[in-house]
Amino acid sequence: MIEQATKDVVERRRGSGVKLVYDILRDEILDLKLAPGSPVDEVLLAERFQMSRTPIREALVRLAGEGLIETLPNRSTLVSNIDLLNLNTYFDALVLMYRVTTRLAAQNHNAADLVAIRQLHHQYAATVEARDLREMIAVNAAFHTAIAEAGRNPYFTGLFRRLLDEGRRILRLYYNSYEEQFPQRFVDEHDEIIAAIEGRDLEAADRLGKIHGEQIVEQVQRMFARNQKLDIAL
Amino acid sequence: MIEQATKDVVERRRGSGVKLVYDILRDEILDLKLAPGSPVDEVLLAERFQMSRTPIREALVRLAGEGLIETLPNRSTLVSNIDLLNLNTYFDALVLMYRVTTRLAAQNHNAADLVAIRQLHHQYAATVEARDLREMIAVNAAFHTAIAEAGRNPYFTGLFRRLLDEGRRILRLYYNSYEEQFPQRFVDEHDEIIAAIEGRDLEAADRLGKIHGEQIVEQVQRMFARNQKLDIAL
DNA sequence: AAAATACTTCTTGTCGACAAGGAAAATGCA
DNA sequence: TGCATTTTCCTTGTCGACAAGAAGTATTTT
Repeated sequence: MIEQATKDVVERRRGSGVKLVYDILRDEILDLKLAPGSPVDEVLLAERFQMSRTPIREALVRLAGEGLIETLPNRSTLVSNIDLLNLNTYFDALVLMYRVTTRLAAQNHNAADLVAIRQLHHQYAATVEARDLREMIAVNAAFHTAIAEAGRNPYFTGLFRRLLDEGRRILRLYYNSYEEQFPQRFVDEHDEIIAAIEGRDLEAADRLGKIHGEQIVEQVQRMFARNQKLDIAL
Repeated sequence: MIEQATKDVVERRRGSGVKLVYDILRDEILDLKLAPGSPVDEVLLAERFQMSRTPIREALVRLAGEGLIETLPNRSTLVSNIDLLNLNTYFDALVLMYRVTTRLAAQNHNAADLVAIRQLHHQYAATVEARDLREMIAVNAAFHTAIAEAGRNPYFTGLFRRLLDEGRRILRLYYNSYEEQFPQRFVDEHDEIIAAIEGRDLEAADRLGKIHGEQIVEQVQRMFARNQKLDIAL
């Protein structure tokens, strides 16, 4: 059935619609399936998800609360643009949160946390092996989120999650066409980070988190510089 | 007219209702005019603000997104409780953000920022003088928010604002009946912080931010300890 | 033909009504 | 009386319809 591609679900439990729409749209935005700046039409979404505009709207309000979409009063709502001009403030926040969450994980994790972290680590290695870019980016974010959760500080976890979300969009933006040697190095660094956490070595965890974060920042900056050259060349 | 006390406004511009409700409810929650755990009834609010439940609901969704209210599916929505058991994670986040935002303000502020900061500083001193507790707490939060804004990192500013909001509730909780010598010391510390920012002394700003944060944490912990004794004594 | 004005269209914002889920109250049964 | 079951009630969740604001298009006026 081809219709299945555009319509989702038929019968739902009361109250589940908002979460469904929120989750799907969030993923589509973060995977750049919905391009930054593209319009988000409530009526279209209502048709697609087979529900009225009310729950759609509620999902959109939540997405707007996280800055993933922007609402122009009385006119339209758009997928938020990626702010490339202020990347440095993004990087500042990202690196600090890498440090803090990894350090706290070393301090506060329990056995179950380590199991979850390792599981995602293996999953990440597998996606690298398979060269599945979209999954790689998503699983990497999940891996670091799991570390943050193990740190047991919901304030940091919340900010970090938002930063990793934004990172998914930025990475996809640059990794759209070509590939890098990026992956394997990061698998190794993940290994070291896990070891530091398990050994409850706060300073090492902090240091490795910082290095890992800066590694990613450099990578993105390199890609950014090269892309700018390409733009000029055209 | 006595009715005016419970009803607000009569004519509004389309789209302004949500912001109105959001702002008012947010303030009422942060000032503990709405007690933690107390119910938030959509129908009552609709009557009070003279509008339908739809815009009320949207405001509530936004408040829920910031963790100020909690929604029990199909049942009721409540003002979020203050999590006193996990105060240490709150303090960790608060102190770090005091440091980071003050440091960044020293680095990135401009002349206009300093004017705004000084203005709030004077306002704070005035509320201390007047012993107006509610204003004191609110203006203090605004003062530090202004410093964070001068730091020009929206990620940190966003988290810090949420932490200061939560701080408003915690402070009000303890300062409900009796007073402290708390104020004057903080006015002086604010002075020092402003000087460090103006002098673009990053290390000093960082250090003073840390001290200031820890100062407040200590104060709250002292009050907390004493209150516990009181509870036991009763 | 250019500018101002009116009209159309498109999308969001708001409304009133109804349905569903859950909790408490009322009822039936042993 | 004690317990299970039904009923009522209260609040939220969803719907379809309509109104308002803004942008673009057509029309009039000079």
